Amino acid sequence: MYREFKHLHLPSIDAEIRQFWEDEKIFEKSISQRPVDRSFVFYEGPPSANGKPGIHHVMARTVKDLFCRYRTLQGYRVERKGGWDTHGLPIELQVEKELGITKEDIGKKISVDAYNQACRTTVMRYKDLWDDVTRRMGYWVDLDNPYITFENDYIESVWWLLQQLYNKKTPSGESYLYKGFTIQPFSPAAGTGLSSHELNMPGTYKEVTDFSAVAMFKVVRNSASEHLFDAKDEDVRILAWTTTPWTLPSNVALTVGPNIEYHKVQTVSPYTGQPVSVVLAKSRMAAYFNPEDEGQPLDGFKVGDKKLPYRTGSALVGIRYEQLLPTPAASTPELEANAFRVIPGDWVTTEDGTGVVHTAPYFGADDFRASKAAGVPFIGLSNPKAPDLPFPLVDRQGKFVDEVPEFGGRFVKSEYYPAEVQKDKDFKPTDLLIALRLKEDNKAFKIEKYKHTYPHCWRTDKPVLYYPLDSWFVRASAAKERMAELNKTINWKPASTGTGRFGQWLENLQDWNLSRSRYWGVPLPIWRTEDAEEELCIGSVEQLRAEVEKAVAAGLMQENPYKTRVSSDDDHADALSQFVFTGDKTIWHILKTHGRDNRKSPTEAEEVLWQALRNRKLDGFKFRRQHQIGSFIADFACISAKLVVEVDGEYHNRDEQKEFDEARTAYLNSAGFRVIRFANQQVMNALNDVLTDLRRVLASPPGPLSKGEGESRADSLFVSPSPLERGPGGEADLHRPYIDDIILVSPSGKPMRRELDLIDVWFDSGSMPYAQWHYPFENQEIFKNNFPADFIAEGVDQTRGWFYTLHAIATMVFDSVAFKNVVSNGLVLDKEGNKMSKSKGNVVDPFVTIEEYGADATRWYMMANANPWDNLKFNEEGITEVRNKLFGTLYNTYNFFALYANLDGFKMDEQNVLPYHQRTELDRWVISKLYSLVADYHAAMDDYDVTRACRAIEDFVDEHLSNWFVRLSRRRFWKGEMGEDKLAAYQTLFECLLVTGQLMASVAPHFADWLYRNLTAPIKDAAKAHNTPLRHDSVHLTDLTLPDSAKVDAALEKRMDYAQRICSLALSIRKKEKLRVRLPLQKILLPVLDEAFIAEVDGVKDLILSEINVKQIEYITDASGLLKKGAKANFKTLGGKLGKDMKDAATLIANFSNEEISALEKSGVLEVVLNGNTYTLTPDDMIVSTEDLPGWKTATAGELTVALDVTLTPELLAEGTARDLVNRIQNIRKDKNFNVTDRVIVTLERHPALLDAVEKFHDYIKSEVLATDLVLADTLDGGEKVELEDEVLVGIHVEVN
RNA sequence: AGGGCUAUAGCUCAGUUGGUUAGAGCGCUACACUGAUAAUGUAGAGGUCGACAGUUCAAAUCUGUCUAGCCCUACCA
Repeated sequence: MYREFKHLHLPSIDAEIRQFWEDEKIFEKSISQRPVDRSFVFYEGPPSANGKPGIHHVMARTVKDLFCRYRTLQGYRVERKGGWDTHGLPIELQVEKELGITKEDIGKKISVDAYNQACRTTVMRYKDLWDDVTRRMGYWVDLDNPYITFENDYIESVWWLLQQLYNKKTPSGESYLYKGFTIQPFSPAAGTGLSSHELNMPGTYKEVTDFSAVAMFKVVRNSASEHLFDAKDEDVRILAWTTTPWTLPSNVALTVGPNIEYHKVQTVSPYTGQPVSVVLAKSRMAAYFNPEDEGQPLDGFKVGDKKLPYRTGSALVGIRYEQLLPTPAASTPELEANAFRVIPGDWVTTEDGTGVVHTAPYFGADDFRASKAAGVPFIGLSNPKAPDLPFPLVDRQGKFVDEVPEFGGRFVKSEYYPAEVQKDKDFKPTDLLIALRLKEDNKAFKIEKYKHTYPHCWRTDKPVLYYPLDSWFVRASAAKERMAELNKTINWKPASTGTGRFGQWLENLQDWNLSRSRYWGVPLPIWRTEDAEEELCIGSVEQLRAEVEKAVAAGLMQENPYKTRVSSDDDHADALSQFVFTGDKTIWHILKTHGRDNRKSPTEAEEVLWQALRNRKLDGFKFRRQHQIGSFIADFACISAKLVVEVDGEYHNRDEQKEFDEARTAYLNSAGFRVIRFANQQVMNALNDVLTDLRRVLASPPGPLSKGEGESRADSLFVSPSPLERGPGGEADLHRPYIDDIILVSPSGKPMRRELDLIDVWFDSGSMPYAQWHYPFENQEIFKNNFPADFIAEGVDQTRGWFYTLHAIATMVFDSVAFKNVVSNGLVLDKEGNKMSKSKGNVVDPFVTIEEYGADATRWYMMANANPWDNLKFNEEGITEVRNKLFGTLYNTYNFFALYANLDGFKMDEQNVLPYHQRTELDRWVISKLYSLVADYHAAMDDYDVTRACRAIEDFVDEHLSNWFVRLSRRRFWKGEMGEDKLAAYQTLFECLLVTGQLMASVAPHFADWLYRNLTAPIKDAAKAHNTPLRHDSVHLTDLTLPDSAKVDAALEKRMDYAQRICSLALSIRKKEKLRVRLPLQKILLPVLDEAFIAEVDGVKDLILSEINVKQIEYITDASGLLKKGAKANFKTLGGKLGKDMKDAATLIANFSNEEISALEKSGVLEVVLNGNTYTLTPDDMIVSTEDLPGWKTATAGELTVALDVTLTPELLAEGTARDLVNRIQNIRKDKNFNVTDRVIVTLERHPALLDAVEKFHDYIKSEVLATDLVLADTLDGGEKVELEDEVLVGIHVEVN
C-alpha cells in the first residue's frame, strides 16, 4: 500500500525524515557509497560559535548544502568537514564584558593565562544552538570531526605556512614575510595601535573643533618652476590646507591631483599685507576670493586673478619649495635633495581645502603611500639602524620631540594634557601656537576654527593619531599579478564579484598587515635577538622543541615544556570546569575587589532590600551582599537556601544584557543556586510583594535542581565540548602566554625573544585547506585529493575576507587557486529591505521559522525567490506561497496517485514498464516535458544557478504535471478496470513524481526523501531483490536521472502547446458567452496557419475536444473565403536590410490585403520600392495572423485564432443537462461520504427539464455515477432539492444499493 | 572617498544577440469549477521599465551623467 495523508504538514515530514537519516546513517552512507577516486571537494568556511545562528546562516548553508547534495546525487564523493573559527577580537570583547574588565586589565588584574582560558570556553558558547540549527535545516556537514582553529595541530599548520612565506623570496630577494611599518590609528593616551574594528565602534567618531591652517609654501625659482613666474622678484607660493597644523614640521611634500586645474592668483598676504602670488585649484578659488574684487589694485588689499599658461596639476609636479617649519636636527642631505617638492596623487579632491594636500608621510596613510611612490624621503631624527626610517618628530606619548624648535616637548593635541593644564587661562593648543607662528612669519594664508568629525580611542576617549607602527607583513603585492591571473580561472557567482569587487581589489593590492597586538590568537612564530640582527621563524612544533633544547643547553631556559607531544585525551574538561567553579585566583581577586566596591556604593533599591534582609530579618535566613559565586558576583545570596537574589536596573532590558543574564543564571543554576530577579522599581514601590515572593521561594526546599534549560546551557557555556590539546596551565599550549616564555638561542649565542604580535585571524581561516588536515605533518594523501576545492560558498562580505585569504595563501605558497567555483550570497534583509538587527527587533529566528514552515519550504523560498547573490527581502508570506504552490501541489499529486493506486492495487514494477510508444500522447508529452526539465535542471545546476533550477521545477510541477497532465488524466485513474491505458497513466505519473523528487532533493532534502520513500516503500523488497535503481533506502543514495534527449519530443511539445492554447481560447469564449463547460457544443473552427498545422492539431484533437467539451474541429483555409488575414513587419529580419526605411515598410506591410499576403507566400519574393530604394521581401519578412472570422464568436492570442460554434440543439442541451445531473449526483455522493466504489440507486423527481436528458442519456448517467438503478418518481421520499440550472430546482435521492 | 550590487505592476521577480501589445506568481475584483479541495480555472484592473542625455530606423535592453538603497574597503589634507 502507498501511504495516504490527510494534510500536508512539512515540519512533521522534517522530523520523520531527520529521524530516519540519523537512525540509518544516511549522510554517512551518501559519502561512503561513492567511489573514493571521484571526489568533489568542498570547503566549509568556519563560523564562530560565539554568536547565535541567524536566518542568514540558513541561507548561506542552504547554498553550501544543496550543491554538495547535487554532486553526491551525480555520483561524486563529497566530504564535508565542518570547522569552527575560534580566535579574534569579538571573542576577546565578549570575555572582557562578562568578566567586567578591559584590555588594560589583562596581565594586571587578570593573568593572560586566565584570560585565554576564558576565551577558550566562551568560543563554543552557542555550539549547541549551531548543531541544532544544522540538524533542523538539514545541512549535511561532518561536525563530529571538525577542525578547530585554536587547536595545536591547526596552529602548527599555520606556522608551517608562515614559515613557507618567510623562506620564500621574491625575484629581488625579499622575503614574503617581513617586518615593516605602516601608518595605523594609534592612541598615544593608551599607548597602543587600534584596529579598524575598534575604530568603527560606536561613539569613536566625535565632532570636534580644531584650528585649521592654509599655509603658504614658497616656491623655489628654477627652470622647473620658471613658468609660474611673471615678475622678476615675484613671491610665488603654493597654498595647502591642513586641519592638523602639528603635522606641518613633518611636511616633506605637497600632493596635487594630476587632472586638477590650478591657477595662480596675484594677491596680498592677508596677515602681513605683503604682495604674493598664490597657487591653488581653480575650482577652490571661490572659497578664498570674491570675484567682485577681481582686478582691484593690489595695494588696496584686493585680489586679482591671472590665468596661467598651464592647465593641470601635472605641470606643477616636480616644483620645489622651501621647507615651512624646519627642524635642523632632522635635516639630512637626502632630505634637502629629494623632499619639499610637488608630487602627484590620484586621491586629491577639490571638495575642500585648496586642491593641494600638505603631505606628512608618518601621519597619514595616503601621505605615506604617495611619498613612497614618489620617492620622497621621510623626515625625522636619525635612526642608525634604518637610515631610511628616521624616528618621527612626534613620540609615542603624542609629544613633539625636544629637537623640534619652539614646540619641542609639547603634546600635539590639547586633549593629551591633564585637565588642569587645559583649563588654565593662558593655555593655548599646540595647533594654535603653530598657526600663530605661521601668521607672524608670513607663511599663513588663512587660520580658522574648523568643525569636523575625528576618531577617538574607545578606551581613553582621547583623539587618535595616525602614526607609523611596526608590523609584520605578507608581501602580497609581490604576488599581485599571479593572483589576478589565477583569479581569472575561478568561476564566480555572480561573475561581477570576481571581476569587480575581487578583481579590482587584487589590482590595487597592498601588503597584508598580519600583526595584531592581542592575546587570543595564533602567535607569530618568529624569534629575534634584541638587536634584530638574528631572527628565526619556526615552522613546526618539532622544530620548536629542538630549538628549545638548544636554549636549555645554552642555559637560557630551565626546561623544555615541549619535550613530549601531549595526547589530546587529557583530562582537560575536568581541569577546565575546576577553573570555572573554583575560580581562578586572579579572577577571584578581581571579583573580590569589585564586590567590595559595589558594597560601598549600593543602588537605592539594593539599599532598601538590604535593610529588609540584613541580620536575618527575613524569617531568620542569613543573606550576604555582593557575594562571590564562582566567577560572578551575586547582589544577595542566601547560602543555606541556595538562593541568589538579583536587583536589576533598566539596562537589563537590553537584548545583549538579557543574554548575559541568562548565561549567568544558567551558570548559577549549574552551581546549585536558584536565581530570583527583581527590578529596581519593584523593590522601591512594592517591597512587601518582593518579600512575599522571597518567603515563598525560601520555604520551598532547594533540593537538587532538575535538569532544566539552565543546566544544559551551562554545559555548553563553560565546558568546552571540543577536545582541547591541553588544559589550563598546559605547558604544551602554543598560545600566549606560554609561548612568550620561550627564549631561544641565536646562532651567535644571543637570546631570542618572540615577536609579541599575534596574526590576523583571517590568516587562520585562509589556512584551512591545509590546517584542517594538519598538513604537511599528517594526511598528505588526503590533502592532495582535497586541494583545491571544487566549490565554496559564503556571504559576499567575505570577498575580501575568507575568499581573499584562501586565494592569497594558495597563490603564494602553492601557486594554485584554492577554489574553482565560488558562490557569494547576499544579505538577508527584513521584508521592508532593512538590515536585520537586534536593536530594530526585526531579526528572524531560524528555529521559529523552520518550526512553523518546515526546513524545505524555508530553503526553497530562499533559493527560488531571488538569486542567492542578490539581497533577499525575507518575507514569511513568500514561504507560505512556496508551501502551498509547490509542496502543496506535489503533495496533492502524490496523494491522488496513492489513493487510486491503492484502490487499483497498482504497484510500480521497474522490471516491466510499458514502452513509451505504447502510451498515450499525453503520457509521452509529460515525459518529454519531464526530460526537458531534467536537461534544464542539469544545465542550471552545473552553472551554479540554483534559482533557475528551482523555478524550472516549480513551473513543471504546477503548469505541466498538475494542471495539465493530472487534470486531463484524472478520468483515466478512476474509470474502468486496469488496462493498458490505466497502467500507462500510473507508470507515467509515478515516473514524474519520482524524477521530480530527485531533482528537488538538493534543495528540499526532507520532502524529496519523504516522497521517494512513499513511492518506493511498497516495492522496496522487490527492488532490493532485483538490485534495481529503486533499491536505495533514501533518495540521497540514488543516482540522479540524467538528461536523455531520446525522451524529449519537441514536436510533441509543440503540438501540446497548441492544444493548451486552443483550449484556453475556447474556454475564454465560453466564458464570454456564458456557456458552461458541461454544455457540449458542436464544433470549433481553426484557421490554418501553415501546412503542418492540421496534422499537428489532429494529433491532440481528442484532448482538445474533451477538455473544452466540443464535438468536432473544423479547419478553415484561405479557400473558404472566411479568413481575413493581417500581416505585420518582421522587424528582426527587416531591420538590418531596410534601416531608415523600416518605418515606411511597416506601414506598407500592415496594409497588405489577403491577396497580397497570399501572393508573397506563394511566390516567395516581392519587390517593393520605398523612398526610391528597391527591396526584396520574402515570406519571413512578415508575420501573418488571422484577424477575424466575421460572424463567429472568436478569440485570438498570438498567431492562433479560435472560433466557437455556439448553436445549441435539443440534443446538445439534453447532454448538457445529463452532465449537470451527473455532477449533482456526484456531489451528493461526496456529501454523504459514500465510498468511491459504492453502487447506488438514484431516484429523480419527474421534472420537465430533466425528461429529455434522462431519456437520451439514461445509461451514460448510470455508469458515471455507478448507479444500478436510475428512476423517475412523481414524488420523492427524502432526498434533496438541487439547483440544476438557473432557477430549475429538482429533487434527487441517492442511496447505497 | 573608492569599488561593487540593486532599481520593471501594490508585493516578489522574469525579460535571451536591441525588434514594435513589457510578462509570471502573489494580492485585489468578478465569474466559474468541484471524485486533487489548506486545491483549481477564466477574465479584469494595475507599468512615462529610478531620472536625464546620447547611439540607433528601433532602447527596459547599449553608452554616459545623476539619484536612491545596500555591501565591502578606506577614512582623509
